[in-house]
Amino acid sequence: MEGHEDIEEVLSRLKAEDFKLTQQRRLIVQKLLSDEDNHPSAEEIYHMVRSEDPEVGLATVYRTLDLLQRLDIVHKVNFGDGKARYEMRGEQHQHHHLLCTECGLIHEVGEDLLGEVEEKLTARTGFRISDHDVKFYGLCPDCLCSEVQAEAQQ
Amino acid sequence: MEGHEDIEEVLSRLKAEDFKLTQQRRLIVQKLLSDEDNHPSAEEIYHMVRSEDPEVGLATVYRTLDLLQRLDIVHKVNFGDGKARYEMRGEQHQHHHLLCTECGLIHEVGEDLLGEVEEKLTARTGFRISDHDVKFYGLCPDCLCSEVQAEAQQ
DNA sequence: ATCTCTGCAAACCATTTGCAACCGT
DNA sequence: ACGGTTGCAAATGGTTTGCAGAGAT
Repeated sequence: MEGHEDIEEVLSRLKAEDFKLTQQRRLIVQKLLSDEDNHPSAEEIYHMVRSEDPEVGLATVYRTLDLLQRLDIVHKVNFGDGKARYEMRGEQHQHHHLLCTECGLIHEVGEDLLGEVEEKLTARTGFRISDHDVKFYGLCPDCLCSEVQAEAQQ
Repeated sequence: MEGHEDIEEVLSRLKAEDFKLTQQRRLIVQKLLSDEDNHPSAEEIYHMVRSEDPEVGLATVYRTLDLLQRLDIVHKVNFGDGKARYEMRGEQHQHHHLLCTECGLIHEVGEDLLGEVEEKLTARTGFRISDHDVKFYGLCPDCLCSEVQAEAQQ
């Protein structure tokens, strides 16, 4: 979707913080980077990794994701379907998610449009806002189109 | 925090949809209304209800919350602490939550400030947006103050 | 009297944890 | 060789479900 850091950069960050560069961690980062637009869950990452090394355990995937998250390399998102999903943090720190309630499509909006809103909130509440978590729900263009057609047929 | 519908109004909505008005449902709605500012979890509602009728089961609380949610009477929110929380849907349909990352305070902002952002997103993506889920994270005024004092002491 | 609703306990499912073996440094 | 890291299996914790009995209409 946009230019990402490559594997080596991520791995060198791990090394810099004195974490070991295991094959498992390498694989997990690699799969995470290659499947970035899909917002994979831990289980899905586990399967992707397993297709290359069937010895890797699910617990390791969870532990690695947790580590990457603490290092701000990975972002954990919750779309309300009962499992967490993970995405690399790109250079753009914030982006928004649009979820289609019909087909489940997840559309990303690269820009952060909430700066103004946060300023208003700071002025109004005295909070020092440092982060936000935003999801928009609605119909994607395709499903919207199908709905209009269905209405016309009645 | 703001004028809510009273119990009778909610219960008559249930009756209108042909659901039975049981003592358990009465109690759950009542506790939900009386504890509106606290964003109780299912377990917390369960305890509140149990203080009045120790026979009520946790499953009933979950089933009732699910029902109320389907009828748009209750809104389920996820603050990322592993359990869902519930609040009555007031007349104002949307509001935002500000979460203090230090003390856990949850501050509500009654107004919906996202209309403009949604318009931009619609224009940009073609989605027909119908709802959103927004949380802001930061320091509440009190914790911000404590932090400033701590810095001064160094 | 009917049929929904309830309580209980067991099932579920994502995630976490204890522990002995393993492997990157 | 040391100590972080792993795989396994068991534990956890919130939520759901099957079922027989209870209660609202």
